[in-house]
Amino acid sequence: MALPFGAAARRPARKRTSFLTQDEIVAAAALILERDGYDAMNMRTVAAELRVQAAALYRHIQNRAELNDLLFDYLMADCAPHIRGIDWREDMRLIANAWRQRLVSRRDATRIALSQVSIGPNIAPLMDATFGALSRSGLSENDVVEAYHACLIFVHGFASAEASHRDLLSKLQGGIRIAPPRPEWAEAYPNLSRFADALSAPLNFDAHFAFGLEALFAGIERRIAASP
Amino acid sequence: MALPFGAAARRPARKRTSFLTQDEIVAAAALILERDGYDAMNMRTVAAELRVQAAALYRHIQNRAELNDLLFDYLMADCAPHIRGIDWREDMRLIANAWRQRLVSRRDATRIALSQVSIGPNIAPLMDATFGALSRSGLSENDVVEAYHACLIFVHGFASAEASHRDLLSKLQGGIRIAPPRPEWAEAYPNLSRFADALSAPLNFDAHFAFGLEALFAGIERRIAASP
DNA sequence: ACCTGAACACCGTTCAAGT
DNA sequence: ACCTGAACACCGTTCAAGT
Repeated sequence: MALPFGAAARRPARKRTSFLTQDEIVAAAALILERDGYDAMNMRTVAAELRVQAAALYRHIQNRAELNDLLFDYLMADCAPHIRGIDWREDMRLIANAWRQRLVSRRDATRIALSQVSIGPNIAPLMDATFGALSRSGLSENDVVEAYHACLIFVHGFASAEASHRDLLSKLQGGIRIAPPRPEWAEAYPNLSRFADALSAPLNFDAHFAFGLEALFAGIERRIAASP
Repeated sequence: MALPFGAAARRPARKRTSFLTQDEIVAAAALILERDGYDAMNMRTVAAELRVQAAALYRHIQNRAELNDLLFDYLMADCAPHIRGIDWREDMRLIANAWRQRLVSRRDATRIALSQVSIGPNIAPLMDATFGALSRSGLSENDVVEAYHACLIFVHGFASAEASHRDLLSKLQGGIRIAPPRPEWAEAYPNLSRFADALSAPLNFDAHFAFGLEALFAGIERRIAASP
């Protein structure tokens, strides 16, 4: 008689007493994401966490894509910061930093955030705060939407780049060598060569983020000044 | 005796006379990506395109990740535009637009571009041109790297958002309804509600891209003005 | 109605065996 | 050295059958 091993040993197969719920599934997925990473999260591991067969999940969610959708919204819960509503730049900084902070701090969150379009109950307050701040800037209605997209792309794009860069750093101990040593490129690509060291140097994410964000503000202010 | 069907019918199993090469594999992968999309591209379909077994590919590439790497560089071939080297803004506009245009025009290119860090022979000239333009702007060496990252994130992030939005548009005929009709949100999230229509309206990608890019320029100029 | 058990149609990857 | 054939350890998803 073989001893139980692996997940089975840690999770004795006590029969569930209650029915499964969608919230429970999403919470289990979030737990696995945080504990074991995105690659370890799938229908079978989520189901096992709930002491249930994978097929049982399909009673409560449509498919894997919907689970990702619900999970992403779950990860952004209570992310919207308290904003004063006086200076729109101050508000935008708070929102953008909270957003980025959350995306980076929840393991592999950026790998789910990619093609997300649905607006869940936890994303809504964040969007609302952002639109509020931007519409207080003096931008026209049309420009508010453009600025929103530019900010959203920047925050998500930056967080994605930051997360994958941090991931790489943790795997490749001893620093990243972005530019591979191709000596024949030295004269063909002088500009690239000149900045090769700076590219593989450790990044100051806070400073980079602030640079991009303040740049967006500058663009917004210029647009305001240019319109009647 | 069953008739051949599907791919087998279009690609009679004539024996290959020559050996496989890495370039050939990457070209086949690019062909499948363009013809059938990213979800249809895998080791087996790439191998079948070359009238070979999937296992044979591993003599010439390490794994799927390396194929993606090589493929992405392949897709960016000859993307670097001719730049005059006089006005850095003009150059950056040319580079950024060519970059975005290429990312969007090659089917599913943005799905591969995500966690790309390796610099292939086709990416190098693009990077070189970008660093050249930015260092002519008057930015300090340190700021050039920050500006480069901000631009890269913006271009890739924008192209990703544009591609997935276009993809959604082609699937959901009749326009996108970003904000689901949740009447109870109307008073809780007034700012979100006010812009809900604008969010689901068709997007002018060129205008949005120009907005973000010019905003980055404004930020760069402000940074230049602030430094000695 | 909800879940199980078993299956299906996939994936990436490995490896002994052929040529 | 290069490729085949077959297998392994996975995936998401479906469906009849149990309760």
